[in-house]
Amino acid sequence: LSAEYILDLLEKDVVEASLRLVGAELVFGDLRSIIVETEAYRGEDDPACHAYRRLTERTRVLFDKPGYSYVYFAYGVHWMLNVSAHEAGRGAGILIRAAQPLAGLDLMRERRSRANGDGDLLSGPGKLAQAYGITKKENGLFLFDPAATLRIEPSSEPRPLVATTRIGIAQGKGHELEWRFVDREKIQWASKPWPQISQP
DNA sequence: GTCCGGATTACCT
DNA sequence: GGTAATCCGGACT
Repeated sequence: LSAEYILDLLEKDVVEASLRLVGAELVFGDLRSIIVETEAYRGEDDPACHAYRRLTERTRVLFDKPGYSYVYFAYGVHWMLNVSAHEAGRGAGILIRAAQPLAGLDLMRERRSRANGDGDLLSGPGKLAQAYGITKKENGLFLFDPAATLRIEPSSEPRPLVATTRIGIAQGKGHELEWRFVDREKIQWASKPWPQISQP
């Protein structure tokens, strides 16, 4: 899975690109991890996507070229890292939800002082951004340049996956779409326990 | 100008 | 399982 292949998928089909980003490595300076969980947000027919409505200042990156970082602030507390998808003029994105830490664990532990063990360092989109020190400064950067400080290095092989509904999506906003992808062999690093027990 | 609610997390019972 | 924390973009008056 070359960067060219991933970029091609990002341009054509955000859902396909989302599942192929599982297994890729997320690098920021000396920090490195393996992405184990993503979610796809497809603009025009997906009410949960920030690009579902018209272009605004916040969502500018989503409507531009594929392969760029889209970082936004939620709940007054957390930053979220996404990858822009679809060609300029159409908006879509992929939320990076969880990863398995590989390098720079000491800094991650320092930033995530409340983490309950290393399995809790990157097991959620807010946690991941906190551990990586990602904020609005990291918005709008091209992620597939091998020389970039913040970058994604595609996986050599596709990973075995589980698809589920996305987390935190309200009824009527595409909550039934199974566009969350988790590495079947790395459930322990993901943002929620698996399998999820549905409530009666 | 004001108001609302969010692609969450952590801590409480 | 309930909810406070805490900010900003977007919608609307």
